[in-house]
Amino acid sequence: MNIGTAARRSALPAKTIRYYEEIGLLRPARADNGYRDYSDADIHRLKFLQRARGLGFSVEECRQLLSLYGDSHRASADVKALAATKLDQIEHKIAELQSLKKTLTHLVRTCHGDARPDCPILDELSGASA
Amino acid sequence: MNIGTAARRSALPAKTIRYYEEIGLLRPARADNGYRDYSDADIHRLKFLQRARGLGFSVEECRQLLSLYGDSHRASADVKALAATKLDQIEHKIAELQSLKKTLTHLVRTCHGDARPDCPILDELSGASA
DNA sequence: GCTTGATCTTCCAGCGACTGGAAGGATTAG
DNA sequence: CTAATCCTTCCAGTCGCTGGAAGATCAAGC
Repeated sequence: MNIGTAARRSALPAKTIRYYEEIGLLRPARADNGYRDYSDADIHRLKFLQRARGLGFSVEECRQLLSLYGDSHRASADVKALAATKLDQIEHKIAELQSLKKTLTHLVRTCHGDARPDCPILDELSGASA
Repeated sequence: MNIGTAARRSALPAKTIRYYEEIGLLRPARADNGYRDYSDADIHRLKFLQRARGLGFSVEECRQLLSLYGDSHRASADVKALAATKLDQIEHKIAELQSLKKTLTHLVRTCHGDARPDCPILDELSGASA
């Protein structure tokens, strides 16, 4: 199967698929004409990557997950640990963004937002309150 | 004032300050020895940048904010619009992360996490449920 | 005056995860 | 046979820094 079809089936851009190959995440066969030739197993792997990336795992973490996935003797604890770490990171990021949101919401609310030049947002950024 | 002092006062790494200069966010004077020489106004500008970046504004948005800051005829509505857009983006990002969190939490909870190889997380990623 | 160490300069390279585009070969439809 | 589409490789750019090398300058101590 050519890369265009693989792209459609995995919901990944062809460029990204080539990139994943370049960094060693998969090794598709080659047809006689030099075109990449994807098997169903390759598509499975690409979909796996697509889902894992969508869940916020980095490419390196995806590599680990794929390695665990391919290891029939893996312990589920290893996978759980990876996912739990990622969950932690996501929670931290959420907390950080919520703090930003709070500050920005306050600023937006106190700015009258008309044609006049005085602006509490710029005041805050310029350190007027500090 | 040398860059080291400017770095301490603005809470930005010296490398970052040089980078900001390179992309045209400020133009410090130069002393006879070739060292950058920061004025109090420069420090003010750097602190402004430090705060705005900390609030999640991109460097290009910071450039706009600085331009609005320096324009005494600006309308506060312009600044408010920038901030409101940023707020929207932050809210979207939070929603996205919360959705990720939900999925990952579920996966982590259903994975027994012991030495056995069966793992609902990998099952999900491999598309067992799809 | 000399040495040492901190600080400054420029320049180049790399991070992560792609994405865009150019130049050219292969395939397919009509 | 032609035109359109798809494939190939390679190089460059994105964003916002960050690290390091090589060399100049400065400040402090002896």
